Amino acid sequence: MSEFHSSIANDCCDVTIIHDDVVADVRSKQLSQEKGKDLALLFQALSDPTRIRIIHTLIHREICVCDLAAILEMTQSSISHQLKTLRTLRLVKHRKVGRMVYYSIDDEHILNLMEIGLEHISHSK
Amino acid sequence: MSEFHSSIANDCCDVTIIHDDVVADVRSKQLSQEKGKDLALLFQALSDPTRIRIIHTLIHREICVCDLAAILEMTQSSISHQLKTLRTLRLVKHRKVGRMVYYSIDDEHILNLMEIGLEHISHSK
DNA sequence: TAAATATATGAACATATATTCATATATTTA
DNA sequence: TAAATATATGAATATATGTTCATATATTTA
Repeated sequence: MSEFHSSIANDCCDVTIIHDDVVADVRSKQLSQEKGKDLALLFQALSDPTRIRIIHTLIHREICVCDLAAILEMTQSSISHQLKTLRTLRLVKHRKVGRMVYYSIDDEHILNLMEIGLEHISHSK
Repeated sequence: MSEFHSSIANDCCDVTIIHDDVVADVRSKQLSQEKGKDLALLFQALSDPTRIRIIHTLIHREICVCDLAAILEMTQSSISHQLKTLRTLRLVKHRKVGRMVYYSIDDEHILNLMEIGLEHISHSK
């Protein structure tokens, strides 16, 4: 890694590059903008306490909307809105039985994310 | 699991409980409000494309602020603000060398989260 | 068929947040 | 010591988002 300041100005903004070799190397391994957005969207789905509690609750079993609202002590409307977000991002799936709708976790990755996240917050309090 | 509608009104809101046994059971295993908030905060740190790209870049090696800005083609100010967010939530750590500051991933959990997240988005496109 | 009921959803509002701009701070170099 | 420079940060602004309220939709039951 070069220790010299190369002072090469970037052509798109006012940034000064300190280590050209590092910048060139890392740039070639860059995450595409699209994947960055998709990944951010996934984590964004988990970035709200209500949605986290919904998902954590669904880990135990599939649950209908109105039981979820009771468990979380929130309005049915609010839960429905959040479920729509989670559904859109494929974190939960639903099964309709009569006029009731049962929700459950869509994907084992979500379970892993929750587990690791819980580990992280208990280790870094 | 009872199939009968018990119509027990919750005392705090307008919610109707459909399956009391399910509600009672799951309620006892509930994530605390505090842990829900902490977990949401962790994922919130990963919920922005810029922060995702910063973290993904830092996976390769420690990098100084100004190289990061060049790599991501964003202003130094914007990168600094986002690094502060990531620092506050203990996702990255920093090391000062002269007037430069090198950032790196703070915790292996973050690597795991990124890996699993990337798996998820490639499987659920 | 009418009433009841489980869920979904649009609009509105309040709050949160990402970037920009200007500038402060800290360190090095001339 | 003065100038240059790497980073940090407060304020402002535009945009995104969570909840509420009202209401629509779909299904069951009387």
